[in-house]
Amino acid sequence: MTEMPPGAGRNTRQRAEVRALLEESDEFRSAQRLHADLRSRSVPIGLTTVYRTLQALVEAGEIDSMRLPNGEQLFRRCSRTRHHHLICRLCARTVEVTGPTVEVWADRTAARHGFTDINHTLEIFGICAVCAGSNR
Amino acid sequence: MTEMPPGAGRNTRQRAEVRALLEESDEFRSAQRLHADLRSRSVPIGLTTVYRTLQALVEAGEIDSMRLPNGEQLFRRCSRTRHHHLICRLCARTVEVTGPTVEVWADRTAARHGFTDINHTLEIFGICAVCAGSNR
DNA sequence: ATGGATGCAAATATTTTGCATTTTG
DNA sequence: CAAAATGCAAAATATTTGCATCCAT
Repeated sequence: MTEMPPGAGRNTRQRAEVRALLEESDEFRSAQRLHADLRSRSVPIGLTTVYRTLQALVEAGEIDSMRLPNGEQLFRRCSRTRHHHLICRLCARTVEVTGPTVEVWADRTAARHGFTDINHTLEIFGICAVCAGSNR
Repeated sequence: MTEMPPGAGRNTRQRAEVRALLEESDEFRSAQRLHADLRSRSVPIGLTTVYRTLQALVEAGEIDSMRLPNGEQLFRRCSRTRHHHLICRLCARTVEVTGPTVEVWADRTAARHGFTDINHTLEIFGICAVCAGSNR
């Protein structure tokens, strides 16, 4: 029998396609971008469904999400490698960097305050070399 | 002579009021919230101006900004005390916590990638005790 | 068959922009 | 006085929801 991944509803073509696309990379991508990519491959799917699917996947803990300074929400399959982000304040270019072990501290701190279902984010904002250059 | 804070344009009543309000607390607040607070004190200012002022202050490096998981953009005066946030995913309640020294690592990492004018944010998202309780 | 899933269009929510008017330096 | 700032209304973005139809189970 074929097992269905738990916590993300029924098995539909669209949902499978979104999952498959997310599996192809561990980069953060926006809903709009994912939708465009699917459509460009002739996968029939509406933007609404992409949003609803991503939301379901986030709630099911299958994927992570974060936001750029400009407000765009990004999604990626859960990555077990602990990397954080270096984000350019001006052009929003992001660089993934591996960081120190903040996790242990984060978990303890959260627990101490009665918080559960923890998930943390460490972002470093700055101005990238390109933007700094074109500015002077 | 009265010195004007640098990098944030001309000295207007509105800009001064926004700055003053930000100085009153180091909590993260939304543009809408700041606007409402100013209006409730009979400060004449439009929402547009609040947005434009906050944007200018962020660019001038006078204030920090971040986003909640729901997409709301929040602002606070730059705090030199290294505290981070524990934020409830459901009710958005935030608890300030003092953390480990991530700063050194953050600065080095950024520099290594050519990023300048660094500023970092460490947020822990989770579900607070209250929300966890009302959920069961 | 039947309840969840889909997708279009319309609704929200938030932030940005055009432009005439006011204010600062 | 000239340039910059303000604020209203309208525009632009991103995401969500109503609802009729479709499809997985």
